[in-house]
This record gives sequence, C-alpha cells and structure tokens, in this order.
Amino acid sequence: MAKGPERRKRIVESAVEVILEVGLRAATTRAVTEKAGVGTGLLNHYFRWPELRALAWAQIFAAVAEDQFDSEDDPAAALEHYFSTAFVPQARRFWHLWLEASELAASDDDMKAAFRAVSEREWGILEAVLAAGVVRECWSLPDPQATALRLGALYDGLAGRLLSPADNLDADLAEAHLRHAFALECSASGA
Amino acid sequence: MAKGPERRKRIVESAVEVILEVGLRAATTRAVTEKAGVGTGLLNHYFRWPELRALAWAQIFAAVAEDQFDSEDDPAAALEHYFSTAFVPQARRFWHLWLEASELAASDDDMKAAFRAVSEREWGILEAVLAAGVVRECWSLPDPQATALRLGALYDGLAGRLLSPADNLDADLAEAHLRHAFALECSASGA
DNA sequence: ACATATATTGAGCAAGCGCTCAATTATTGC
DNA sequence: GCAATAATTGAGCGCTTGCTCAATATATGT
Repeated sequence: MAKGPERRKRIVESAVEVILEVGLRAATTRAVTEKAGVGTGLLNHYFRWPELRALAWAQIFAAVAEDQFDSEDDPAAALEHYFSTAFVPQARRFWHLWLEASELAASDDDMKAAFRAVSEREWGILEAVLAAGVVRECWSLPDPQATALRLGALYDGLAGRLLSPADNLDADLAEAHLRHAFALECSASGA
Repeated sequence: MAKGPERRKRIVESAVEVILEVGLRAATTRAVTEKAGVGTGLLNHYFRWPELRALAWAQIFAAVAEDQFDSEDDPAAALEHYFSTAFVPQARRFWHLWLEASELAASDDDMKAAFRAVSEREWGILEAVLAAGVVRECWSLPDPQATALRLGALYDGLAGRLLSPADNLDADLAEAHLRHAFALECSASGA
C-alpha cells in the first residue's frame, strides 16, 4: 500500500488544509509536511513551494466557483443564490485568501497564473448569468457585461470592508447594498 | 548640529520613502536605517518596527486624503476631482499600500489602529461631499450615506482589479464605471 | 571640571524560512 | 535473486528578519 504518488496527493491535500487554516501568507512547507506526515524532502521532491501553494489555492477556488452559482439553468435562482450567500460568515476565509492571492500575484508568477484563470472564470460566470437573465426576461440590463463588472467590483469592495478593521458595515447591510446596486442597474433600462 | 530627536524625524522620513519605494511588506528595518544613515540600534531605541511602520503609513495617507478632495467648498468640483484622479497611474502605489495595510491590519494592532483612523476619515469625507451636493442641489440622492458607501466600495473593487493580473480593465474604463455608478445613484431619486 | 543622562553604534543572537543532499528504504523489470 | 530506479528521510545550509546589548560618543546641569 501507499505506492507511488499517493503521497503526492496527500501533500496537495495537506497544503489545501493548511492554507484554509492559516492563510496563504502564513502557510509554510513545514506545516504542510507535518500535516501530511512526510519528510520535508518529499515536498521538494515533487514541488517547489510557490508551485504547490498556487496549485492548492487554485484547487480551493475551483470548488468555490462551483458553489457560488449552483443553479444550472435558472438565472434568477443563480443570482439569488449569489446574493444570499455572498456575505455569509463562512465566506470570510475565502475573501481573505482572495486578497492574499491578489497581492502575492504581484511577485509570484505561479500565483499570477492561477489568479488570472480563476478570476476570469468567475467573472465570466457572473456575466453569463446576467446575460442569460436578460434573454429570459428575468430582468433587463442595457449592458450586462458592464453590470457584471461593476457588480463584481462592488462585491470585492464590500467584502474588503467587511474584512477590514473599519466597521462601517455588517454582512446584512453589505448584502442589501449589493442587491440595491443591482436594482439600480435594472432600473436604468427604462425605454 | 544634529542634536536630540532630529535623527528620529529622519528615521520616520526614511521609513516613508522606503515604504513608498518597495511597499509595506517588503520594507525592512535595515533598509530604513541604511537610507537614514544611522545604526540599526537607533531605530529600535526610538521605535518598534510595527509601530514605526504604521506611523509612516499613516503619514503617507494623511497626505493622500488631503489631495483626494482638494476643492474645499464646491461639492461638484470636489467630486469631479475625485473621479478624474481616482485611477491615474500615480495612484497605483497607493492602492497597493492600501491593500497591504488592510491585510497587515489582521495581525498587526498598530496597523489596525492606523487603518481604522484613515479609512474612517476618508469615508467620512466622501459622505460629506455627497451630502453637501444634495443640499446645494448639485445632484440629488435618496440616501447620500448609502451612496457614499457603495461608491467607495466600488472604487476599492475597481482599484483592486486594476492591480490584479486579470486585465478586464484599464484606468479609463474604471473611471467610466465609477461615474456611471454615480449617475445611476442619482437617477434613482426620481420623485 | 565632573558627573549624569542621553544618543548612537554595529556585531551578533535567535528564530524563521525554503530548500539541498547524502543516506536509506521500497519498488520494479529482467 | 539482483541490479536499477524511484521514493523517502531529516539534519542542516544559507539567508533574512527584528531586535539586543555592551561599548562609546555626545550633550547637559551644576
């Protein structure tokens, strides 16, 4: 048992767990090897740390992207799900990981590539949902692509404020602001 | 010459310069003492590093806040200045410092206090400008405070995307989006 | 002058990091 | 069985970090 690259998988899984527990910045190779129960050399046999870190991060956010818009074919339900889960307490750790990745990407090419891929995918999904809702007349928007960008950016900004020590805001208010902004976008389409 | 705490000031100034050059995260005590031309011990005689770092950061953003809304008494001009300078290339380093501070604040009490003070001040200024514009009938807004929050959060989000490796966006587009969002806020006040 | 307090230095400590590498164990092909 | 190959170990290297501390220079008060 425990043949070839089974330990490799364990290392990636442990990296995911460590990152979820302590964040991207505080995660260390030693914490990962310790959690995986392997020698420090094995991690470096399979990976370089920036590479493994980016891989684990991407894996985390691949799962997040799936959860964020789970209603496959109903734009209204998908957007409702997006709004209602946007600021739940469990999401905090993911905003934090998102911000850390955004910063790390400035000096880390592996993170840069991972961040690019994930953020473009997430942006694309929101855009698709908004556009689909227009086609199906769930709502009307003059420019769904522009609305997707503004709504996504507003989401980032609100999440950032919820994380920051300045407490202008709580989760319910943030959600209300996001919904309000969307309502404004829709109201601008009066013929 | 160079009596008492003249060197103290030099150390703070050097800290400001170093932080502007390399960012909060990459700034080190050694870089500061080297730039100030003093021994490493002197920095620790006057400060602890987190303390000095937060002090220098706060000093930087005290100056930024002044520049951001310089038209003293004309809300329309102040907001126009806010929009037109929001995404100029020179501002990049400040968004970066802002994000770094926001993250550091999670684990650094000195930064937490500094960030709190600066962000509350900046948020208050935007709110005051928007409210003043309503009074003077430059524009009309149902809830200037809420608009200030959404506009500020959108600004943060757009700046974050301009910094991030995902290039959905350029500075001109970001400015257009910010102006558009404000226009939507105003259009919602139809009686 | 002299004593006292303050300013200032920089070698070096302790801790943390990613990563190397010779040695050891396990697996595989013939 | 027996090489050859791959997997695995962990002490330890090299580097960086903030910070200490005994030693020295400078200023101050009487």
